[in-house]
Amino acid sequence: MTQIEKHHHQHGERSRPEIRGMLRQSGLRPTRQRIALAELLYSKGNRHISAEGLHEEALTKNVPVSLATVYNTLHQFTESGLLREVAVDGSKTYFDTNVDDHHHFFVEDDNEVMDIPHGQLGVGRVPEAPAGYEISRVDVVVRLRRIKV
Amino acid sequence: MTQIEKHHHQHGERSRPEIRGMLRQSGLRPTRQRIALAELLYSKGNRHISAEGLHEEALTKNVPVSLATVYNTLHQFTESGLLREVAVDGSKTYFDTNVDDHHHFFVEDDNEVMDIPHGQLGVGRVPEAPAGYEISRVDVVVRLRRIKV
DNA sequence: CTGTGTGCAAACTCTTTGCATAAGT
DNA sequence: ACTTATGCAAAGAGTTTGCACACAG
Repeated sequence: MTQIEKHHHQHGERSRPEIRGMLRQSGLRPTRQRIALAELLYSKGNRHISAEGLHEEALTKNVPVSLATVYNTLHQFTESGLLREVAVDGSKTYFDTNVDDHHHFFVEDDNEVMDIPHGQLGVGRVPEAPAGYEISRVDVVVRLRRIKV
Repeated sequence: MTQIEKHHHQHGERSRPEIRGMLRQSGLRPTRQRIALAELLYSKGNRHISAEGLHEEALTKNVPVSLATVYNTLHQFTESGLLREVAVDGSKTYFDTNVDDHHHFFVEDDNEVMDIPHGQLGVGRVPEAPAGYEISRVDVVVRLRRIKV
């Protein structure tokens, strides 16, 4: 059994063996493609990326994966809690490498997602869920517009 | 004057002449289709509807409009401030007949959008916009899950 | 009449799927 | 070997576009 360096700083660089362990712990076979994609995802701090974006990036860096595999992988990672899906505007789905409780800025002009620094936003009072429902999550999106000069 | 009156008995809050005026004020020619769609939209209190939903509803009520026209109309209404686009999850776009400041519940199980009763939610502290940006809107989505029995 | 709106079908974008092949353990 | 993952291309959902015809002013 590989001993996993239990020292992952929340974000930032993760070594290849760390990634293999992360995948194993999530019940995902550490295949070439998954490892490569995980490296792209987790080697740059927090990222908010779409499937197409990640696919392009992979091809650019000579990691030949198919778009279908990118989609599969992103969804598997999401199910395993390694990623979180971010619902902002636009038709694209974004995946966030930061799975902690936090909220987002969304730049309307160029469909970009950014984290809101922790502590800068307080969701005041959360309403009661209607009967028969429970709250699964509260998402806040602060939409931004570029100031025209 | 056109005389193609279908049977419409909407228990509406806005009468047909009101709707015509509303469209005119927004710079939209009150055509048959726009009037009919506006009647569907505004005669039942607040609604959260997708283009496909509205199209189906129109056909059901013998208002023959094409899907393309429904999309055009929804977007024109949105630009004119008559509707508001709601960004929740899912791939569909929802349009909200309530353009006041308010937030939403989103039922994950069946992709349904509901208003959060006014006053039940307080957005605590809103973060500062990053330099060069201004806040255009803050959207809060409280995601709900049906409680399994 | 003049210009805008509409309908239709085809195009487009993003995402999912089916199935044969490749790779992990 | 046995099983799961991948790649490809095709299909699917939602949305948009281009152009001829219809309608409002």
